[in-house]
Amino acid sequence: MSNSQGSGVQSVGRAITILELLADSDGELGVTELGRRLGVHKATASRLVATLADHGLVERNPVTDKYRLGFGLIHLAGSAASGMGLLREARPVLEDLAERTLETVNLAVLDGDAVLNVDQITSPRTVASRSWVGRRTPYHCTANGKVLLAYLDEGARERLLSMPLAAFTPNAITDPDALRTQLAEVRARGFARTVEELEEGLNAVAAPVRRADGEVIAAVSVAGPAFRMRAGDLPRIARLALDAAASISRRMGFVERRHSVGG
Amino acid sequence: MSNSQGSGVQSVGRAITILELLADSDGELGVTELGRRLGVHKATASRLVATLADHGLVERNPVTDKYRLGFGLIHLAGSAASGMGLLREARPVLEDLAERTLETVNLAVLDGDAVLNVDQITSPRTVASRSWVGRRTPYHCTANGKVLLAYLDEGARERLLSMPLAAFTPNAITDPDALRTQLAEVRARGFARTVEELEEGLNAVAAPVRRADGEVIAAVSVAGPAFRMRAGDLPRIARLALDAAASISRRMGFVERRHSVGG
DNA sequence: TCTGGTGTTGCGCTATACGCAAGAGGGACG
DNA sequence: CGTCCCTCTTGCGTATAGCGCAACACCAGA
Repeated sequence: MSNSQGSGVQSVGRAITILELLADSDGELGVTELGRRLGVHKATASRLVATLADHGLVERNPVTDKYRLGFGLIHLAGSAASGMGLLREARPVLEDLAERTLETVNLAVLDGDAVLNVDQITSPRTVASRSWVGRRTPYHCTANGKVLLAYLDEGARERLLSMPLAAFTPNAITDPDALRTQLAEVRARGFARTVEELEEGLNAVAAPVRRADGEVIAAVSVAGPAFRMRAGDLPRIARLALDAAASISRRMGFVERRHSVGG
Repeated sequence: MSNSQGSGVQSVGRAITILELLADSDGELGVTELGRRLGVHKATASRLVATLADHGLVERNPVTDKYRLGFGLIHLAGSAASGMGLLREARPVLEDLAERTLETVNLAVLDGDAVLNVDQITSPRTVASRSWVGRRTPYHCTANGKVLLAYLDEGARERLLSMPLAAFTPNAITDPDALRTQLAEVRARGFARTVEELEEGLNAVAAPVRRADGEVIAAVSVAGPAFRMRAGDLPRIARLALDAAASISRRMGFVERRHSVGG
């Protein structure tokens, strides 16, 4: 399999690469800069962004004449979310979970090599919360990531485990074997936990969401400050996350077998 | 219909049209159908969606082999939101407003001929709430729409007013002159209200958000059921919305004058 | 098996989008 | 006020890249 665009239309690939470049470098980029990073002439970049701007996917800053992502993407993403069964079914359950736990709730899927947060409910108790929706987080130091990794098929899991594991905090797990052990525990217990592995003072638990055929397609996490979510509290909160995840799974058409997770 | 894509790359325009088609027809579309609607051969459509799928902007349903919008769009939209100063600055203020009012709060901008909701905070008191983010709503029967319309420049406003005004409820305003009167009141009062104009039993108030140069770029609304938001309650709630909108405006660099509305 | 749908590929042709270079603004600076 | 250097845009000729065609592979139903 070819690494990049195997079959397809090159100019479309370049246009999407422009969108990704604008997304990654949180800011504005000029035509010249875009052409340089794409490896194409400035003129080509200019025509590409003109097309993107015509459709509202990018907007130009009138004062700097540089380009940034536009509102059209928000429209498309909104349609994507409402068209996606998962988000539509999950939303009310996530809100209920946030109200029960009074903590921030996230829904995530595995997208490529990272965990993609696709929806979030912030608890009223949270003071200042940035939205994590649309952000990618590493899979090995988030509760959602551990869940998604734990239920991934062997080949894909080992491929991800073979990549270097970055340490964001002293508690982060950087040894693949230690992570394998944890993932086995996740499968045995049915939920995952992180204790100050992504950010210091931040704990979380997560539970798997299954599709009709039983495959795990998403994870629901509850995250909060360590002083409110002590080690002793995690099982109780995990119970609520498991219930919520099971509820979403049921809405997605999954029927629980007899030997269910916490029965 | 030939869209006016003056300068640009045709295949990119076609690819984006595919995304819009998938967004509008909330569901899944096959390659043949896409080719038919685009006016191109099935093979061309196949190659276009293959490229889009390579980058995660669309996904294929494994069972039906049809295409739908993918998670990649959510990632891009998330970056767009965080890269956009407006959303980043507004988020904490909206959360505070939701907590004070205990109702659902929306942030909207004018995008083309409709009102585009770009962020939403649902109150814990709301039972089952769908997310309106990314959805377009008509400008004449939403509080946000009235605010955005009221502060629009004359030419653009009259252009929008010349279009037919649909009635979703008996209370909806369908007469352009009646709407002009209301818009003048909005400018005089500083906030807009809707009383069961979009949905029966749904009331809302909205206030304008200004950019550094004073231009209105967005609107903040508080919406709730009519039995909790009676006519007598609206001024009090509007006061909170005005404070929130002013707070966002200040974060956007706007400095309040004495009472200078016009510029 | 046959038929009527899908979606995916080789292949030749021509339209299409590329790179080049010139043109048009816009600041910074002497 | 002119010069320089930066930016982005736009004609133009070329050949590359993407299009339509048609053949192929696949699936469902009769």
